Amino acid sequence: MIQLIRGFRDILPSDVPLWQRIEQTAVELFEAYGFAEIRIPIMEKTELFARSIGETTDIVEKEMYTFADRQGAKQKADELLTLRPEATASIVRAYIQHKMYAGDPLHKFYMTGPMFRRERPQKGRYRQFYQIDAEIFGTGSAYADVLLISMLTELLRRLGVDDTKAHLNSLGCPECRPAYRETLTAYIDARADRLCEDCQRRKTRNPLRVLDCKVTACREAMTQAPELIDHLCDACRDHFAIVTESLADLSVPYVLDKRLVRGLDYYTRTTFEIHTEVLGAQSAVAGGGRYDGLVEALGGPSIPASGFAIGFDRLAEIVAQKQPAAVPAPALFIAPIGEEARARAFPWFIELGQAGVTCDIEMGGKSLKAQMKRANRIGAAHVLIVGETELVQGAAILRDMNTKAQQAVPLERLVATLVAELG
RNA sequence: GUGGGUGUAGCUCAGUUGGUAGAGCCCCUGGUUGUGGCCCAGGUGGUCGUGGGUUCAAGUCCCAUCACUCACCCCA
Repeated sequence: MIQLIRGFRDILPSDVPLWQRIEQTAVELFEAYGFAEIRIPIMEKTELFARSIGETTDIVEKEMYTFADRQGAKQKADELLTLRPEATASIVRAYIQHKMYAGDPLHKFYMTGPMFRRERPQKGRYRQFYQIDAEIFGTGSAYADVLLISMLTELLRRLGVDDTKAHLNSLGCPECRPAYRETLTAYIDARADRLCEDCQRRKTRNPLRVLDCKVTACREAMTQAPELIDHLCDACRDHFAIVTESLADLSVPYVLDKRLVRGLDYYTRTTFEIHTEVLGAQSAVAGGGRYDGLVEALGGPSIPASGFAIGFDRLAEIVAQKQPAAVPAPALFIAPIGEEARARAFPWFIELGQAGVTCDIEMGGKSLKAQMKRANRIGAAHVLIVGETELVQGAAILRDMNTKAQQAVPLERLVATLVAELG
């Protein structure tokens, strides 16, 4: 028996109503704020991800599904393709490629779909996982960041999730980060011998990540480390102040998390993650931030942008714990008895469906008792019983499964009657 | 990539010192010559993850492998 790929999964019909509800809730909310859906390809040239996410990040170094477009042929760099590990790079690429910055550069996008990262599977972590993404291009305003965080909070609230926490930090900008980086590197070098193996590597390539290390020895060594947030330039400090003040005005709960450093290199200034208790180690249900340099870095004009990604799988798990999704039940089950009745009833079933009545019918030749059992099991509100007697008398029996009340429905205009009654 | 735990019926799980498989739920049939949920009776369903090994005999012991799972790591 062929099994599905490790870290991949089927989302079965019993889970789909939940996924649909989450997606509909998100779409409704995002569109209210002027976000428009964009659909991007599932693969891009590897170079796009390498350049945007960062050559030295874990995602690019060891987690991407990359392959040669043509086997055996002489390989050029641009023939290496990668299954998208995140959405932002593609959206930026599309924004630049279609010159969407011309005219009004302000655009708000959202998208949803699968992403691929080859990590060891775990609770809330899959190799094919789904994200809901939102991005704002064309404004450097701190209020754009606030809008994103507020949307996330509201989305969670609408889905009945209220015990999450927004973690907030600022990563500075090209004006202030280099100086801080030097300060930090000096601090780290002074106690490098106490750091773990990974941090030994990180300290030169990406020293900010040392702050984020979970190893106890590293945490202890870094307790007195200089904080980026204390070394911001004036512009970054003002930006961050507006973010925090505005969130407070809106009563959006947040905590400052000075150690919040994200794993993608393109972030600047505001970064945030939404955390939850119920997912074990994979506590981040959403994350994002500002990436003012990315559009330009990928060959576009200098245009600021900000965005977030929600872990759909994780969100679905949280929401499912709060309120299990209701299984949709049909309004009507048609129970014909005998060949002739079935032949007569089948067109009713087709027409009722066309008229929008959710219904089902027994297509085999089961006993009425078996049919009633099935109607009950699938939660049908009504059952239409039709056998020889009913055909002779010219009226079928409509049974209300809750009250057990039965009424005769004349075969003439039967479909119209049922549509009026149940539709 | 590293470590721990777990793999027996569709699902949740028993299986005692090795003696060639069981329960509950689900499903099907009947108890009601054409009426569901409760109850009663009967029934379908498993090469015990896979491959080797030890043994007269392996679900049970040994090795390997795969999968799931949790954690590290990373992130959504």
